[in-house]
Amino acid sequence: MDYEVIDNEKWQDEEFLEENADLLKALAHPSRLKIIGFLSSGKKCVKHIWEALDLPQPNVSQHLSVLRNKGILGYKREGSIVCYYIKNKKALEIYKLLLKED
Amino acid sequence: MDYEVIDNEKWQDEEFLEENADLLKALAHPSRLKIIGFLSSGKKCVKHIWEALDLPQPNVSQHLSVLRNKGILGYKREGSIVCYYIKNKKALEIYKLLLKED
DNA sequence: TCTATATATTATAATATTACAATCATGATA
DNA sequence: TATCATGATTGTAATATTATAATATATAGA
Repeated sequence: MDYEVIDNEKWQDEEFLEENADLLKALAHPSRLKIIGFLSSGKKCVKHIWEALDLPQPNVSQHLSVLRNKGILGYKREGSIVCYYIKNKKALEIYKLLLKED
Repeated sequence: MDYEVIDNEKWQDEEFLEENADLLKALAHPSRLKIIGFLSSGKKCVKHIWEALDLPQPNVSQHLSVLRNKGILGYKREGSIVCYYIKNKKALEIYKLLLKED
């Protein structure tokens, strides 16, 4: 039988706290959340991203680098274009949780 | 039949993005995540919190006020002591999600 | 009222984040 | 090679967050 038990020790683990606060911080920006939402339907190239999101290219590039550096996004160069996708499952789960009703 | 569909419109809703980035930002600090973890097992008074977390009282008070102002925590004054508890279900769900596998 | 305990607020200095402009690097193609 | 398109990086000024110290407020009990 499988019932949920909340781990009540983990909050004492500083590494757990640092890592996860870091993950949340990377997601905690409207434009970055927007990027995650847009990518939740699949891999997209950079130009497609900043055009769809209606944000300046350098700004999106900066946000992409934040998400990439935290391991939330992966990317693949295809000729002269670069495509990003959601690599971190936990990040996507958090986004999906945010979509649910309050 | 109930199967999960990812909403792929919501990322265009600026209010949704602002609100949820705000929620994540409030959680995105090691000490605040620690508070959430400690409170995940139930309501606790302030002194109990800062002693258990081994953090200075004014610092914890500041973090509590951030969480309270975002509606993540509720509190109840009981004589001279004040007890905090997790009020926002979504915040608790996010914390529980962080506890899971990587 | 005086004092002790519990909690909150304020001021401040250090640090981090952000948007934006300018520039750079790389690959494709003429 | 020259040029264009795509994307990344850097510099910078504005703003936000943080920890800490100092101070304030509120309640309870003597």
